[in-house]
Amino acid sequence: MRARIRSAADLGDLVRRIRSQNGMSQAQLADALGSTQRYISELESGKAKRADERYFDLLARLGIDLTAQTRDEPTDGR
Amino acid sequence: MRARIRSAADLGDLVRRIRSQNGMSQAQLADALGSTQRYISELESGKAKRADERYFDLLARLGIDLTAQTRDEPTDGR
DNA sequence: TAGGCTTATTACAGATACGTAATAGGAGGG
DNA sequence: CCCTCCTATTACGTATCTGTAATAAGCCTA
Repeated sequence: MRARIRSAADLGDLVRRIRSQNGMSQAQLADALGSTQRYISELESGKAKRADERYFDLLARLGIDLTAQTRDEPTDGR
Repeated sequence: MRARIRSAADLGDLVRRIRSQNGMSQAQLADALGSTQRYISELESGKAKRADERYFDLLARLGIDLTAQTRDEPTDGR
C-alpha cells in the first residue's frame, strides 16, 4: 500500500489503519514499541509529534517505509 | 530522485542537497518559505523538528513528496 | 445495570523546540 | 589584511511536547 504524506494527520491515519489491521490496541502497540498509549493516541489523531528517533523507529517497526521523492521542480511557493 | 527516510538526518541531508542544487543559502530558503535560518540549519543538521504543518509545508515547497509504503509485514519488532 | 476494554483528554512537572537576535568561525575575494 | 557571505551555535523567554497517572466517555457483553 502506498500513501502520500502531506500532514501529521495523514501519517496518523496510516498508523491507525495498520494498527487496526493487526488487531492491536493503542496500549498494546505502545508496549510493543516502547511508547505510551497517550503518544500513540496523539500521533494517530494527527497531533504534531517530534520527528525524533522514536518517531522514525515507530514507523519502521510498523512496517512503514518513508520515501522522499524529489520533483526537481525548484521551490517557488505557489 | 528517491531516498529512503529513516531518520531526521536523512531528511536533513536531502533538504540540504536540494537547497544547494538551487543555489540558495539557508537564509534565502528560510525567507522564501517563511522560516528562519536557524530552523533550516537545525533541520539540515538532523536535529529533531516538530512534524507540524510548517514541517510538511516546507518539504512540499521544496518539491519533496513524502510517500509511505507499507510492507504488510505486521509489526513484530525484529 | 455493572464490568471490562478502548480511546481521548487532563493536570502536573520536566524536557525540548521555537523565534529573535547576536555571535563565532570558516571560506573566498578584493 | 579587510570585508562579505555562509553556517552553526548561543542566550533568553515562550510555546509545546513528554511521561506518568488518572479520568471521562463510548461500546460491548454478561
